[in-house]
Amino acid sequence: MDKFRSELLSVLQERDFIYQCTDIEQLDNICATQKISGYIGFDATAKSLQVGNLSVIMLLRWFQHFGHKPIVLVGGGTSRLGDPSFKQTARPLMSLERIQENINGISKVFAKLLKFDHSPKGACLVNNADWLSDIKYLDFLRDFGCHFTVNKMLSMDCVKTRLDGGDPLSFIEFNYSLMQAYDFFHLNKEFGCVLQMGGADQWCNIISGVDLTRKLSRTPVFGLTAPLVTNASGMKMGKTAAGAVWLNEDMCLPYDYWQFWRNTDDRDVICYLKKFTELPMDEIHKLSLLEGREINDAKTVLADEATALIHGRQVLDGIHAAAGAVFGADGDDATLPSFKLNRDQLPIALDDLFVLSGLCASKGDLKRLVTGSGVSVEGQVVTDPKQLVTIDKIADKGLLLSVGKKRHIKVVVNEQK
RNA sequence: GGACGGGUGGCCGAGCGGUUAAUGGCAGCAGACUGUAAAUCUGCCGACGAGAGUCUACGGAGGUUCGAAUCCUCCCCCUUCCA
Repeated sequence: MDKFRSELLSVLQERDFIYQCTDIEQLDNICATQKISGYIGFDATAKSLQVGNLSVIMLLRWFQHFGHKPIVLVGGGTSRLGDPSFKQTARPLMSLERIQENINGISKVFAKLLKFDHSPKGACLVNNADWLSDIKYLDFLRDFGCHFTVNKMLSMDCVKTRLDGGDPLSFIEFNYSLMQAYDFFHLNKEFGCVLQMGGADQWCNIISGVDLTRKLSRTPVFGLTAPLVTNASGMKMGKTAAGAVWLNEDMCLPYDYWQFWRNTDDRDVICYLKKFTELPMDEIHKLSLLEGREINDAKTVLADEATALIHGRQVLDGIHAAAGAVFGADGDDATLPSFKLNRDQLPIALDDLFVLSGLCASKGDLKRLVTGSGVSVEGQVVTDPKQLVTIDKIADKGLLLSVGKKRHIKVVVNEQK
């Protein structure tokens, strides 16, 4: 399918958001002629979503942009089942409070990226705990269980890989797709939702939902998946040394968030510009012509746009200044992540300071880094980790601690103690 | 319920009584080179400690032994096969 009638699918195709669809032609026709409502489900397993979730969030954003109604489903119900994959110790199931806390954290990101209101295209956020919690097992089996055959479930890719040689598959996991299928049916009934979107890994769950809803509601409904975004080295994107790159500000500072995008592999820049920014395609095309070190300009654009989307454009000046101070010749490093030290903690040995600030895990860690010339203070390579830092060194300008070329923290003295 | 094979550091995976904090590989971190890129090369890579060193660790609990990831007993979990 190369030409779409609907603006939505045209844009999605242009930006490589389309991986699989249950019936792309009919979906295209419907999107071209009417406004529909569609949803994506998210787990409530952490207090924030991460960069890995961002591409499907952008999908919802485009969906709303073209006048359709996005529904965000958080899996408050399905998360209650916990992570069923068998680790050494069975992980305790998450408490209801914890899940609610996670949902609150997650909603903050959506509030920035989607418009929530009561207009026809206003987004809404639903929690599947609201309808899954009260399900009676017997009723569920009788009303819905008959629509699933084990034969079919066993033949699904995601199940099959687990059965032959992979990790064991618990009955809980095996039931996830039933729960998700029921979600779709429920949203179709309550909100007239006709489309479920998601990452490519959700395909089998999505088609279960499409099947079930078609059977029971006798209305055409669709499933659409976006390719999983990997980086050029084939890894899942969004993982760094520190773990996942979070979208919530309190879990990942805007400066670090910007740096994450700025450090994108050359080969991924254009792909990311398409997926994680809303820059017009002709501008992206211009950027794609850059070569050699000029690609860095494209990375800056990517970092700016991606950061502006969730942290606001006003943070960019400070970030640019800080990046200039650290990587370039000039700039003001006031926006760098900082660490406050009480006046009575001074003087302090460098190793203690690095550990306190969180740049190093331990003094041993710092010592090893120093041996490899990986530590510097105000740009000077450190050779003696026991050196004392006195108040006049920090003074009013602070002290810049660095590990490697990219991790920096500004130490300042906390005046009111 | 029975039989067989398994459970080793973030992951994969060797080791099968002492030189084992445990070979390799991946991932990660730092250095060199660069463009805050990739590739490549070098170093680091359980925790704590300035250091000598101390502690913790090969599914769990006991035991044998001067000494156990390695042998024995019981328990838990997983794969495959049989019921």
